[in-house]
Amino acid sequence: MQNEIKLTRKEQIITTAELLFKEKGYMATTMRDIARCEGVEAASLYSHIKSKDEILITICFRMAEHFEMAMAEVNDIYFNAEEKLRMAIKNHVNIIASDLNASAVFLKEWRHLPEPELGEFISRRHEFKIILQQGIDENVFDDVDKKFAVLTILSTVSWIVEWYKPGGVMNPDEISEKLSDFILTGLKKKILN
Amino acid sequence: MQNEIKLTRKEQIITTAELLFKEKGYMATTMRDIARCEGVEAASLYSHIKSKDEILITICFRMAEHFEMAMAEVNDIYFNAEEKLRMAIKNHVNIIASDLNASAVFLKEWRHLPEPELGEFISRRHEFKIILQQGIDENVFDDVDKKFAVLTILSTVSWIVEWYKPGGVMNPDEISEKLSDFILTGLKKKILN
DNA sequence: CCTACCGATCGGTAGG
DNA sequence: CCTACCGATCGGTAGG
Repeated sequence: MQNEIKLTRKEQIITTAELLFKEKGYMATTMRDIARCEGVEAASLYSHIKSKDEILITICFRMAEHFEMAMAEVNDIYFNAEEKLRMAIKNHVNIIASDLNASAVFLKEWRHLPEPELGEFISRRHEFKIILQQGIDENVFDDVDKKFAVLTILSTVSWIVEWYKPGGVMNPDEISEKLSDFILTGLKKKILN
Repeated sequence: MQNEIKLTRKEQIITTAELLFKEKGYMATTMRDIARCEGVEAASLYSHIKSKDEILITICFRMAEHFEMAMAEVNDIYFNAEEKLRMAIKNHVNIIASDLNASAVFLKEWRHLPEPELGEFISRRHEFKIILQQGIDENVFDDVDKKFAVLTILSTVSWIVEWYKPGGVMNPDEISEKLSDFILTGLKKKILN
């Protein structure tokens, strides 16, 4: 079995869709837009994919798995709350930075998933937040502070897709470090007082 | 001239559109959806508004003015960097908390503005970020830190529209205070080291 | 992968 | 504010 250098046609279509869904949004992107980028007629796409929905489902659930696996790793390996928090942030930032288009679609277009996938997506997302929150739970931080810290982390990390450019002023590690410092310094201050 | 208790029909339509645009997105909301909520036929909407575009333009530019006015106030009245930062955060949070639907549309649906309004919106948004950054500029904070702080503030404040519920665990003032503390403690730590 | 095409639905108009 | 309607475009299928 030889190494595939080129993506399959289906993967090419998905990659193109990731770019267009990010740029214009899912609803504003037509199958004809995708076809034009691929250099074929819209009807030809349907030999490789079942529907427009299917593309969105594939993108969103793939990314969900990446984030869930990273979270599982954090909870398996690292022990104290600070290390867990730092590692969770770092993993999140790295996933997003290494696949900006798919991440943007995952973060911003999931609500256009059809049922029953939408329901499944929302409940997995909820489960994920609970795991993240429990992950840093050692009765070390105040409850409300911790909740707020988690929300701040998720918001900042998600926002990265809006401004991060590879080769910019900050690389992913620097972003992770700065964010960790902000959050952890903020949390610790309360303890020391 | 008596006080208007009821909104004009046009304002009712815009208010309904804010809710639907937030809930489903601009592209996924049809004029027939809006009409159904208003209890009229789609065609009837056009006696009060010119087009679907016009509704989005109204929502986005109204909110832009609110944010710009709040920012102008901060730069006119408050003097040191810390006070400015705290006030900017507080004003942002208050504007969003007091008009969640319109804020969500402003933050997430602006890219569907038609030209030339889209171009104007983007350049005003850019100008706004520069003002915010210069507002807290006193050569007190490190440049990269400050830039990151501004991005973190904007991201957290914007994210509020995703989870804030009136009457929840945190009220707007508590949110502003916690966020200010996080950011300022993070910035100060660097200075003291 | 293409040509040809379809039913549904969109934003919007005419005319009252 | 309604009925009636339109041109455009959508996601998708048939058949090769």
